[in-house]
Amino acid sequence: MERENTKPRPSERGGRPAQQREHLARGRETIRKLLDAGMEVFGHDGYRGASIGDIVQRAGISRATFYLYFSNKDDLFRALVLDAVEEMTGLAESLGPVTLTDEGFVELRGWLERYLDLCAQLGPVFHAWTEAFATKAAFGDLGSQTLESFTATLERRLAAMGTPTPHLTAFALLGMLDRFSLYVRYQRVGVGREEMLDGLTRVVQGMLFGPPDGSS
Amino acid sequence: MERENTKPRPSERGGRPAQQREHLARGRETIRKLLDAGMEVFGHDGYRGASIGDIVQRAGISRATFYLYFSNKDDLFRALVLDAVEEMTGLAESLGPVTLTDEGFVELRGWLERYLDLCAQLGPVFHAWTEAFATKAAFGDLGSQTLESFTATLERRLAAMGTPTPHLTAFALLGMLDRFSLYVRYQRVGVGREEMLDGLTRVVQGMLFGPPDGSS
Amino acid sequence: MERENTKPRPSERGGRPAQQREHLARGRETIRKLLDAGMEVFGHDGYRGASIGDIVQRAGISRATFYLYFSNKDDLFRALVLDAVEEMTGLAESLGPVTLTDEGFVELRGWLERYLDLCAQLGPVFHAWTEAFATKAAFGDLGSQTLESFTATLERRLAAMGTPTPHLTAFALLGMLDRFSLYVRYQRVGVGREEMLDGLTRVVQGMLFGPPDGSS
Amino acid sequence: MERENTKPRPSERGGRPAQQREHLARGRETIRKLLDAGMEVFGHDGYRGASIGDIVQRAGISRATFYLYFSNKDDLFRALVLDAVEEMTGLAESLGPVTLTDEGFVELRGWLERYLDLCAQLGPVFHAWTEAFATKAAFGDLGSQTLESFTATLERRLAAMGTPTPHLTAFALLGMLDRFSLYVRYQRVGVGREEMLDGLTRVVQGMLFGPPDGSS
DNA sequence: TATGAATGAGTGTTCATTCAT
DNA sequence: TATGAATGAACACTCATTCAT
Repeated sequence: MERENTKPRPSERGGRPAQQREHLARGRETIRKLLDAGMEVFGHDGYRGASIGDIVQRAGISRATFYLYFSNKDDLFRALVLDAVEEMTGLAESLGPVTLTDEGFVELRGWLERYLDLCAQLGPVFHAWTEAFATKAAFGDLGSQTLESFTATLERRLAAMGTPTPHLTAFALLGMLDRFSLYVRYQRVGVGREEMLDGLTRVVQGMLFGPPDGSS
Repeated sequence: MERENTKPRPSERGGRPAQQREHLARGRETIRKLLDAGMEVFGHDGYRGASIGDIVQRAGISRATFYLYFSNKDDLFRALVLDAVEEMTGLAESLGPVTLTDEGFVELRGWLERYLDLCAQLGPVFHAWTEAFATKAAFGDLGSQTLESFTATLERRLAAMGTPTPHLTAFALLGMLDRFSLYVRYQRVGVGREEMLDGLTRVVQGMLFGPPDGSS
Repeated sequence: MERENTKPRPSERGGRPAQQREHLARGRETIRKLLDAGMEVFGHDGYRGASIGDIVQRAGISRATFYLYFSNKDDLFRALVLDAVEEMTGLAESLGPVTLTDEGFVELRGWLERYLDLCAQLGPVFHAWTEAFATKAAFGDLGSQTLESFTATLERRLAAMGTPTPHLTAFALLGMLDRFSLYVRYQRVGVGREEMLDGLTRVVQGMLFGPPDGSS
Repeated sequence: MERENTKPRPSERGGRPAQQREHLARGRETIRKLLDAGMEVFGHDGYRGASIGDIVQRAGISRATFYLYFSNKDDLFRALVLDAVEEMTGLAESLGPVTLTDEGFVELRGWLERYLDLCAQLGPVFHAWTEAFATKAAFGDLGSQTLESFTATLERRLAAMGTPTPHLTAFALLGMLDRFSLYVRYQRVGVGREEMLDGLTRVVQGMLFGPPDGSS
């Protein structure tokens, strides 16, 4: 977990939150409460649907206190997304060499499981992020960076294992998993976990290695 | 005594107010303007971000006129989504038998092209729909139905062509394409159209037919 | 999964938002201003005619501040009515034993004077209350309770002094005074105050003790 | 009943409705529908609560047609009130000489019964009228006239039968009955009809003839 | 460090009224 | 005579943000 945001993150607007300053223990505790509450509320209500009122209520602090640590809604959101991105990128890097052997299957299956688990955990933010991504120009950068950093990592891994169009496949894989985790989250798939993971692994193998040779 | 004061405020009546009635040419034209404007604005600003003010301004009509034809934002949104769903389902049904022959490749490639084109056209609504789906309980039904009807159709097609786990694969395919079209829309993929389609077709073939035998 | 999207919009929560909480001096002062302004505006424009805009303008505060202390127009109105009802009920209880002696006349006259004075003061609310009573089902309860509690008190007093049909008489008396105070308020009676009180007292005595024996 | 408004009734505002003109059978029918619908809707929702939309919907005609016959809501309302006032004044005149004999009791009781019945029928308008009376200056005149014409008639009758303060008593009686009819309408009195009329007659006798002589 | 109080700008919605047909 | 269509002005209510304490 380790979500202690002490890195300075300048706010783009006039209002400069106190977040740049060093915080005492009490302040750090408040920041943590806000990040946690933000996670829940953004996940539940989406980016635009989330209101600062809900966030501070869930965090159990006052409205005004929010502005001591974040300059506005965006600022809090960015903090959450950046944390999430970091974890996701780390996961992308952890994808070992996948082969068509049994070991490769197990390796890929394990990675997918970790991926979906992480999505289940960070999913809310990503979901809200998709919304913000398309809506606010300001988040375009954030979105691009995320996407690029993640797909670049994935692409390198895929290229290393001989996937024919690693760039494209990375996008397809990322997109598929991203959306799939959503369906899982809303329990739309209707298949048991183990069965789902087995099937999904096979599907992804197909994506990575292409179909068996046709009669052509 | 019929003295129960329950005169429902129109907004609580839920249904669309006049759209059911017969409309004359002028009225139908206004509805069309509203649907078009709604498409654009929902696509640009998302579900919550879209304001009726923006919609009517883009449609070039007055705020009040909006409520002559739709009972509220939801109502317009539903109309758009239902239209889009219909087209998408039709497309799902148009997926012919895919084989690993050259003809199969061409068939699948053509279908993917039509799919992405339709997404590019309807995409805005779907995008907003994802947001609404997760946010408003009222749209949960709409979302489920859409998803189910679409994946069911796709699943049948896949089963017919021997895909091992058609249910799961339908979800994975739908999710992948859904998200992928988004990347295309925001021009994040960075690959030429033809090249992209070729690669994507191969990836999807892999999803459908599984990887080559792992004896290598 | 706690994923039911039922976040109630504040206006559906019904209750008064903050009025229950402890308020500091400044907040209490604002509430008082709102109650005063509400009294005036409801009295002047009736229940439906009163707009929150008018109320906050007269109170000299901003629109949004209103919602810090009352959840909507109803909420403020209820608060005013409940206060008024309390005072009226207290007055009903203060009606001492009325007899046909001079002391009884004086006692009753004094009570009627206090009653009309209180009506003149609280009248605006009652007037608006009559309107709301007939219009909104939600106020039906409030109306019934008020009426019942008030007439019950009055009925007990009347029964104690030997009035033949105390229940009916209580209603008649209450209705008469209620309406009469309205005429007084709009200066329709056209008789001096003392003269009016003398005459009214005699009329009420007639209501309480019935007409003289009809042997004449 | 006889509610055929063919008397010209000039509208005070700029918009001159066609009501002045002679109407053909079809037009008179439409006017009747509007008056009936107005009666119901004003009675149900009060003056401000009544919307033209509701009225024309209940009348089964179009919004625009309304303005062919009435220049606005007030205009329709006035028409209804004037009709009602006429009937009420007629009733006031029908109050024969009341004495303390049995015949007098029966006479008064019959009159009260007719009064309450008429109130039950016209009551909705009166109720709405009270609201409008206090709210709009424009109705002040209408209110005064009504009140004066009615109380003047009543006062003459009371004076004729020896009531000591006929002016004041007329007001008190009118007010009492007005309000009482409201309680009856909302079934708040909780006493059987015959019993109620007996008691009410006695109470009114008391109002008219004053209390029995005290020991003073 | 924390917060109660206050607000301007906005959003969805309604309604009386007008006009072209 | 009748009406479908359109609208300006108003209203209730919300929310991100600021400030004095």
